Amino acid sequence: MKKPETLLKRHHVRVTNIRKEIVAALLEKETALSYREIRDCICESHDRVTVYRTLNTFVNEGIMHTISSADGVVRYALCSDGSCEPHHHDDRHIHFLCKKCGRTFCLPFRAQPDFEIPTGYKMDSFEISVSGLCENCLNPS
Amino acid sequence: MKKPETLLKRHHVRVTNIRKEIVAALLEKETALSYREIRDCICESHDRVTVYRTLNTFVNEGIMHTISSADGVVRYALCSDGSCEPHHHDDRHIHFLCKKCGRTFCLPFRAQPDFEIPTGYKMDSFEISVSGLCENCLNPS
DNA sequence: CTATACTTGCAACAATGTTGCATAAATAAT
DNA sequence: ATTATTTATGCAACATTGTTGCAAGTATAG
Repeated sequence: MKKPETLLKRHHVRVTNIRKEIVAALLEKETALSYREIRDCICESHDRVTVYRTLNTFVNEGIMHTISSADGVVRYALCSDGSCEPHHHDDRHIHFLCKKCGRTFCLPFRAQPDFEIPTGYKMDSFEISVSGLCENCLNPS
Repeated sequence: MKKPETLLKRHHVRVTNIRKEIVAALLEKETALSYREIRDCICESHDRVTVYRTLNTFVNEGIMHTISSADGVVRYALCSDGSCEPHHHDDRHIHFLCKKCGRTFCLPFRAQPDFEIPTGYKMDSFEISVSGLCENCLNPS
């Protein structure tokens, strides 16, 4: 398991408490988290504004990417190593929203962009969002 | 061109001014519209709350579906005839967000869901969102 | 250890979205 | 046509999300 500090340094951003806490939360949960969920994982004394600014910084530096799920909630997920250029999300994976537990996962499978867009349109990037039941909710052990 | 009133009656919802205006806006623009865009198309005197409630009704009755685009804005698009069961969006089309003009289109192409999800997950529905340049912005005539 | 560049917290603001309740309007029934 | 009933609307109030400017504090480079 990687340390938050290492990850921050690798991306050349300053190491602060809130940054370590947010990265730690993402590493621990192993799912994408909404602002609200992140808020509940970190020390309460941090200001709302700082949380938003930190998340924006992370997205801009390619540490995280955002996910717009079917439920309309924006979530944040760590980019896998080297998968995110600053400002450009790696789209070669599928986002999965579990309708039961509400958790969002980045599925490790690479999506084959095997769909056509009409002539005249130019595709830059795409996102595939799947809703359904996750492993845990489908087969509770 | 279909009349808003016809569409509303077919779905067995009451015909009111705001409902006709909202459907008319969607029919006229031929793109998906955000709350804000819808607001700008209809008579100002309608209350915000009524707009939201109307949109919810439309989604629940299968008249429209929502689109969560890469820019985080929720947009509303008319369902093509018979394509939406109440509460269940037909996912066999691609949503396209133009990065230049900001408009969102429902592309008529049926998506080939040619991607795999890991064993243990159960897929209910999916959404493919593409960003890029639309016809107009790519080849301004 | 100091200088400085970057972060943080606070106040204020704007937009989005929801709920309860009284009133008004659309449809169904007479 | 008129009334009864069901549904929709507008208003007030509230909660959440997200942004900006600025002063004070902190991490890092030198």
